[in-house]
Amino acid sequence: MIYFKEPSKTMTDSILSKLNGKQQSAVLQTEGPVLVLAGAGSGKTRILVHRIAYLIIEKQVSPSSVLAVTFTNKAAEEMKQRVEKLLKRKINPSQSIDLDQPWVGTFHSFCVRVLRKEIGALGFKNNFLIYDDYDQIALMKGVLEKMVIDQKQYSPRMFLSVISNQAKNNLLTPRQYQHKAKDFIEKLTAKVYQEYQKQLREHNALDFDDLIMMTVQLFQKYPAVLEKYQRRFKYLMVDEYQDTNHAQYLLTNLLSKKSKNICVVGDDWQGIYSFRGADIQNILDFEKDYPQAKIIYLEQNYRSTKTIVEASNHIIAKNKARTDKKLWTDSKPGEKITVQQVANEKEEGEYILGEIFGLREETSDHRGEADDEIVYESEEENNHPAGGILDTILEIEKNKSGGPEKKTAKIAIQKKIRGGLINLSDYVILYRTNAQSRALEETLLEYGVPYQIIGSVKFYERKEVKDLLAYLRILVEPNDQVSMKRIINEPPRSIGRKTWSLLENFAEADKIDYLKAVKQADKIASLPSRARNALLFFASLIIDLKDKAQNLKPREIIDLILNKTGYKKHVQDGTPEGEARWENILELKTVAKKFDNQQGLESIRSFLEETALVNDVDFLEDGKKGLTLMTTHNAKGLEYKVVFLAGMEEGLFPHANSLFDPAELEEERRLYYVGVTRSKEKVYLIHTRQRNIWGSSRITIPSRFLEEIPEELVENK
DNA sequence: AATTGCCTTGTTTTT
DNA sequence: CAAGGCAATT
Ligand SMILES: Nc1ncnc2c1ncn2[C@@H]1O[C@H](COP(=O)(O)OP(=O)(O)OP(=O)(O)O)[C@@H](O)[C@H]1O
Repeated sequence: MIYFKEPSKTMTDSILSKLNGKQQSAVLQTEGPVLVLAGAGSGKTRILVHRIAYLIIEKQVSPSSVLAVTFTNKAAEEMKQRVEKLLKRKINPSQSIDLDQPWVGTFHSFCVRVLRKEIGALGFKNNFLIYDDYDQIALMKGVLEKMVIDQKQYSPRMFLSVISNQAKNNLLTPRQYQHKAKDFIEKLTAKVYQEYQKQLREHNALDFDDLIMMTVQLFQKYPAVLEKYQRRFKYLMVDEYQDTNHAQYLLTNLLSKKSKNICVVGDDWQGIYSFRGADIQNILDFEKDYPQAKIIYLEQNYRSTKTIVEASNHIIAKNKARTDKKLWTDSKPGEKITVQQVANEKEEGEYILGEIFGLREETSDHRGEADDEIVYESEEENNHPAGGILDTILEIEKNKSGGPEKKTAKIAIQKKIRGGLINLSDYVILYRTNAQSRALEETLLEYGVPYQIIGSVKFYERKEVKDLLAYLRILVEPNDQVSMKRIINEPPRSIGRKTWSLLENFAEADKIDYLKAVKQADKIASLPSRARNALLFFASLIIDLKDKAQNLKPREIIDLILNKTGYKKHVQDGTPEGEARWENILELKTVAKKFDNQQGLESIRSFLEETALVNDVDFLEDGKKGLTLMTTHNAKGLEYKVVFLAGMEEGLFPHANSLFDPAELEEERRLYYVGVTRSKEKVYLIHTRQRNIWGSSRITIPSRFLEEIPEELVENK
């Protein structure tokens, strides 16, 4: 890093110049615990960016002693870039540039980094694999089968969620959990937990929660290791602190114990992850945990119009369990919030398109006129240049069949898209449940509007992608049972259920890894010769792949697998679905391209690491044109010009499962608050009269949340 | 072993 | 409705 002898006045000024007084004080308070507690859009994340730059430039702190924790990889990437930009501006280009970078990442990525180095102390190999959701369920199913537990009565998911929330987030080992177990279920869970951990260890794998839990255990058990990291990371910063769980809290606490330099920012109003163990109490107790803490409240919102800020204040005011903060803005009132009722989910999508393509660039006065009456009365209005599309769309609803009017609408939309008149990345559609994306997607497809859906079926959870990753995992970790089971007969090669279970017993009894077991298929008793040959053929296939992979890049290894295993042919079966799956595989190869500078098994490990911890939000590209659809949960920390909140109906938002517990209802409301505050300029709240739920159409009731915004801020349609 | 088709079950939200 | 499990086919 470049060190400056004297903090120069002008540089300090320019780092601080884009911050208000309170933000500046958070940046200047570099030593000791700092808590920034503030509402949405008040510039909390901005503080962290500037604080890192300030530490490096003005306090001459080495970048490598800075650790900043974000909620997603995308947020980490963005933060890195913004810090770098600030630094670049300050660094004299003639001076040599040190490549040292501050460490910015999620809790999980930080823990992986530590564990890759240190996990030997806990008896794991440091090339452990990371099991995702799917892998965990697959493993758990195996555990339950082995223990002869009825999976109908006790679902794998249930065990996993109890283990995650009650045991792992509270750092309880199977043994400790067993001691606390009281009733039958808990005792059973304790046994399952024990076996589950045992199998993870045998397969050299950790699940998501283990990453955090093991790191904490490591630090607690080996003070010398902890001290090493405490000395290394002298400055710790955490974004979105309200959504940390107990294990993460302990981790931050341990890391900062020596230096006491911990700066956390967050907003208890935006805590939306309690269902997975996040505890708002962490941020509320910060002052108790760190009595010397400096606490800073930011009150000015820089993101949204006055209408939006006021509306969100009213929303959150309905909650009882919350801190009493203020949030104001000096921005213009802007447009009112639109509450729109539509007939059903199909019309919901069409309404949104109508707003985006028909009216968005028109004046809002005009929109006022475009109410149903006018539209229905004058057919000729269709040729009207302004608002024509909305009219047309409403027209479709009128004469159901969807005649030439729909075509007109489609053509007009296409024209606008091609003309580059509409910047689709200014808009976002948010909803409560992923299932809602399907109907919206259909409408977007129908009108040829480019879009990206975040979440739903995540890229790395797609079957074809998981299959390929499983092949790669087998190459580097021959005892990865979950992956082995997944691809041993994919594409079909005559290795069925029976053969698999014989193989499983054999591997387990002889305590050999699965690849060895397959190789020694001729030693498996009572194995039909057809199955034996199939296994031996599979073994030679894998050995061949492994051999050839030695001097190939990850991308080439994927190609090799695709060709040698017949997977390529298997996928490209001539159907459109096959084509879509093939596209996903190409996308995977694009990701692999990043690792072109490496080769062999090691390169596979790097590649797998990249794929294990990413989140769908990480795929969001700002430049990418296309309308974005995601759950409100996924929108945390993001901002858009125009936000559509779809499905504002009782039972959906707030969700039916949250209605009877007041605490859960308040969490729903916080989610609502998050959704509304993503918007810079305009919010739409849409509710249907009828919605298909599990096949049958049901009448819906408008969400109680709609009434929580004062009338004068709303324009009712 | 693989394919087909009927049955149940269920989804809130996800690093 | 649709995914996953299970049984009855070939
Ligand atoms: N001092 C400032 N002057 C002008 N604009 C600012 C200032 N601070 C922040 N902003 C802008 O306000 C918006 C919100 O900032 P930021 O994302 O840092 O807020 P936040 O508190 O982290 O929000 P949230 O809690 O909703 O994620 C951003 O567009 C940012 O550029």
